[in-house]
Amino acid sequence: MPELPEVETVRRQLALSLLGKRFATVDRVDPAMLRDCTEDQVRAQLPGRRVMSLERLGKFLVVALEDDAFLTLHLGMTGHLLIDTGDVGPHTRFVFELAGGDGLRTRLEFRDMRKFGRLHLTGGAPARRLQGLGPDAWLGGWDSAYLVQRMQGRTTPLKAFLLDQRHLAGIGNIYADEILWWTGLSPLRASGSLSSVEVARLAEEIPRRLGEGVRLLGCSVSDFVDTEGRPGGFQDRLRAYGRQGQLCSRCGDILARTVIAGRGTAYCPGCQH
DNA sequence: CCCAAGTCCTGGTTGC
DNA sequence: TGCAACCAGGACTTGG
Repeated sequence: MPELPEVETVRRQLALSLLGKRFATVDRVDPAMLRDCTEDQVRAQLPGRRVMSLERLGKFLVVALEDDAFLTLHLGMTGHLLIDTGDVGPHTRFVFELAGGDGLRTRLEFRDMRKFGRLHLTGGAPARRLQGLGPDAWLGGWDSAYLVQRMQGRTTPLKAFLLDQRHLAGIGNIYADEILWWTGLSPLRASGSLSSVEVARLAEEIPRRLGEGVRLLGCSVSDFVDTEGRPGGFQDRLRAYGRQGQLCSRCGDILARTVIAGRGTAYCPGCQH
């Protein structure tokens, strides 16, 4: 699943391939995945525009284009952004061609089996969808006191709090389970019940685990690949996610599975409290 | 049939 | 009583 580290991996690679190039042709568009625009607008307004910058907020990619236009992309659950891959498959939703100053063409393909991905084209500002997001969970700009304030009085389970993009942007199901395992906190704990010491532990562990994911070029436990189709390395470091029934590498207890916020959740009942 | 899961949406509950 | 905030759960999507 593309969460913050996977999207950051893709962002860095896209920046190398696309910065300064101009959109030339729009070869394929899936209208069902568009937001804030129509297929006609994509076909009419994208060609000719140069890529000025590529940024990320949480799991969203924001491509700033010439003349105040913005592409906002979300990879959903199974989205892939691929550079210069030859063939068009059954799950190819968008295909663009860009041209560099040297006239060489670069092909950008957006594949997405499950169609949870989104592409917004807007003028003046990135997609309004970004408005409600909390600060980026990895880049910082928030601290332990911020988490304390957001958790204050909440009965929602800790895991659900971490998944809520309005508090922090970028954490998904895999990294939520990993962060909680490393902090020794139970995903079932009421968010408002944490002591200040426990929140401080959480505030430290969030960027640490996400940073490890970025360093290892993402997690390919399901089907994530980078812009050249290569898997990441974080899946070999998993301590909790998907490991229900296996032994906890810290205390030797058997990892349990439950459902929180509609998501499968693996944790250790022996050492996560 | 159930499971995977990110985001959107709805409807019910809680508390001021 | 009114209203907003909060929270749980379903819809969407397709393949294993």
